[in-house]
Amino acid sequence: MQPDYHDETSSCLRASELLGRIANKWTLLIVRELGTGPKRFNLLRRDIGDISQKMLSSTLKSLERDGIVIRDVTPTMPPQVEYSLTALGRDMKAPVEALASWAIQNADTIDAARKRFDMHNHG
Amino acid sequence: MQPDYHDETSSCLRASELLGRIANKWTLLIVRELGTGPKRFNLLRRDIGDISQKMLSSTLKSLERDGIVIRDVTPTMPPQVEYSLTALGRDMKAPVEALASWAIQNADTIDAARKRFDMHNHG
DNA sequence: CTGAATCCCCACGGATACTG
DNA sequence: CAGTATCCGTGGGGATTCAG
Repeated sequence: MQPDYHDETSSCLRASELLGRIANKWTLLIVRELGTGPKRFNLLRRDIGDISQKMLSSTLKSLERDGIVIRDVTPTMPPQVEYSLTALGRDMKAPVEALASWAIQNADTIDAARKRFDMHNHG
Repeated sequence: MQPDYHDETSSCLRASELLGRIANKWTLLIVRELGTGPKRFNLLRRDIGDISQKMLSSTLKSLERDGIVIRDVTPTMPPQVEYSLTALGRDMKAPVEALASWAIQNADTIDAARKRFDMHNHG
């Protein structure tokens, strides 16, 4: 049924396509937050920090579509919606965390490199 | 010397900021390509596949600024420019590869999840 | 509380053409 | 070969408002 994604050429193309959707700031931050357990919308929003509600809801919808996140609605008043990782999402957690912690650990180094580069180019 | 990025609050903010620059399609694909060894501009372009020369050169410049990539010019005619990873870049290779191979390995699963999701919503 | 809808701006990113 | 410059459209993403 599906086109065969398993020859090397098209798998590379698909890798590039998938990375386009997966490898973005909000996706990684959300997966990272949900990696510590289920969270509700506004808590997620607060914990991520500087994400707008639009981006949070649209990114969550994409992640739900991709089978990475589960949306669990408790129809109370007011309604409660809890987001959590699927098995696929939990599987994604490790690589995401690896990249995130690399970024954190090397923040200073990168910052210094930037300053050096800008000094050369500016001054 | 440097401001202390090590308290939790600001390290999270910096993580988000850095991920915004690092976690994008082109950065990951380039680091991945260069992970196999130095490459010249057009070879890099061909191997990545669908990247425009504008995006390739601008992303390479950002990576050079961040101290992740080194640009090595051999002033011949025609000129040869070789790009390679710095120590920092090589250090980044593992997490990048982890995320990329996760994406490739789960391409089919994600695709199936999408189709299911779209069927529910469409039909 | 959890969003969807709307408006709007601008940066990402493609196409093309031109330099050294 | 290895870019830079320019034009230009699309969509990312913020602010605000409305709904369930």
